[in-house]
Amino acid sequence: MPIPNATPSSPRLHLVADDEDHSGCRALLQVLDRIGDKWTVMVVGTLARGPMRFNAIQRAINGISHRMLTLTLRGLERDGMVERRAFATIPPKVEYELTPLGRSLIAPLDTLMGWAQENRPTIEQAQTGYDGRPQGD
Amino acid sequence: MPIPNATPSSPRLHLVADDEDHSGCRALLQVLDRIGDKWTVMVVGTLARGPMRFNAIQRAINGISHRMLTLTLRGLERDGMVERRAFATIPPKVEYELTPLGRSLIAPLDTLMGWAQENRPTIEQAQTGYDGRPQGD
DNA sequence: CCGCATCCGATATGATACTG
DNA sequence: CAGTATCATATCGGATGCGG
Repeated sequence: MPIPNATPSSPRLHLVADDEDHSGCRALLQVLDRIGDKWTVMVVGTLARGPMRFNAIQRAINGISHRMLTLTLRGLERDGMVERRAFATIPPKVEYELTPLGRSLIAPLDTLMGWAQENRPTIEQAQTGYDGRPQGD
Repeated sequence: MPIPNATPSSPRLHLVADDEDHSGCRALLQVLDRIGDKWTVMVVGTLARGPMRFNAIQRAINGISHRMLTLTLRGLERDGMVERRAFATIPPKVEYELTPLGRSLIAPLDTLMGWAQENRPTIEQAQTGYDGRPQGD
């Protein structure tokens, strides 16, 4: 076991380490399966400001359908990232809120977003070069 | 300012910050569109060990089809994350290697993987609880 | 207001075979 | 060995309508 201290924030490169099987990679894929869809990140980002009602979330995201918001929230709720509180009033009122687990996801997501913002120009430049490149080159 | 905790290692929580439009969120979604598919992360993780030939990658990943590996590598190449070097020998030999841009993605990906590994038990526990919960509870 | 079911098109993935 | 094309299928996401 070549890992002396199990500090959570230790900067080991799990993705590259070959001391273990691809268990870390599989864990990453599990998470990407969750947040890699079209709306989950947007919903998490919206709920990061605080509890919000269903229609408020839908208005905030603008483009998400009624159905997909329901499904996305269900998935997040199932994973323990979002808590749902329904009030049996007329009309009904349902509030959604990020759990501590859900909030803890924001930091790593933000790290990825920092990378995305920094490298977007480079990526788009590479894409343009690739698309404009003739076959024989 | 309803945001209590700002992680020391990240100057700003872009995902939550409301001073700008959702431009950061969009950048994040762009990246997730790329790496959020079924194989990209696995390919990046495999190439992280060094340059590798097409069939070597396919054998390393085990489960990926010929076609999907081709498409995944094409996408990564287009984004400037992978460089492709073809040798016109018989039989042909093609090597793929992570570019500096591709390697720079490993760190944020690793951050996310750390989160995934730490919280996988919590998530699975939440899923079990959710699935076993009767409607009336 | 919120949730669910149904239908339907778009897209992602996989199997297979052919080419250089 | 590496790449491409074609076909089949599964899943995703959107529109819509009904129910509580």
